[in-house]
Amino acid sequence: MPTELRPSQALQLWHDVTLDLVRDEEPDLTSRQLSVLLTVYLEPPPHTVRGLAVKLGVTKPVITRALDTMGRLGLLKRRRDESDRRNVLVQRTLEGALAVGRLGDVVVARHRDLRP
Amino acid sequence: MPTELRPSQALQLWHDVTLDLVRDEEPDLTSRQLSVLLTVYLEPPPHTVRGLAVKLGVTKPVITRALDTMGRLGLLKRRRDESDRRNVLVQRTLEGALAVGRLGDVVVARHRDLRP
DNA sequence: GTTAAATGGTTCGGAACCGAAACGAACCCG
DNA sequence: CGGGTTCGTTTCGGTTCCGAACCATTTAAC
Repeated sequence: MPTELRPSQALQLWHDVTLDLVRDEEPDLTSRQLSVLLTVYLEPPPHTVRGLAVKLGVTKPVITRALDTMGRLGLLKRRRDESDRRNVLVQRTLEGALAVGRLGDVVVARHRDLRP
Repeated sequence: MPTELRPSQALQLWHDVTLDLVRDEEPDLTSRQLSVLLTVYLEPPPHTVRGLAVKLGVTKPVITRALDTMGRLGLLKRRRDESDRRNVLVQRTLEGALAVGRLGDVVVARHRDLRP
């Protein structure tokens, strides 16, 4: 486990990474979209629209639209649940995994470079 | 200096904190707005519109609008530079400092609770 | 078989945001 | 002075996002 992070270091980390995200401009996701993306890639499936909405504390259309947008970007995709055709299962994509991986690398790098 | 963070831990941290921000709903800032806020509070003054725009790699109106929005929220305020009245100096507020502090606390807490 | 519930999507008016361009105020310098 | 420059803001047309309400499909209950 990493050693304790001081508040000033935590803020510096958040600042540095956020700045990288703004500048690099992988097309820039809202915090809600990012939250959906990371939930889908870090938590075990299945992921449904309703489940994500409850988890994030937002309304369903927010999830639907986030899936539209990120689907268009190729970051994830929808699939009908054939065992209960009301459900939509959110699935990972290669491109999405790569994008999430790049985010992880940025956080690691900025964390490593924190002033002591 | 904190010990090395593994990519999976970095992503988990980003996920956890982002989720907290989405749920808690301090009125939810765009990544650009957050980047402005943290820059103003973490980097030494003075902060001008143009300087912030260059630093973030965005256009000036983006900064103007971010200052409008966050000014309305009381997170920071503008002051005319009396020595060169073309400049606007972005200043910190108590409320903004508290909000930034809370963000730091969230990051620290989520970092502390990372799975080893 | 019919009703009720659950799920995801869509529509609606309103709000926020975007970049490019135009604008006014303030400064600079000859 | 008077042109040119710098600065922040505003305007413009267009896009995206928002929550509330409503709709269509599918499943479950009885």
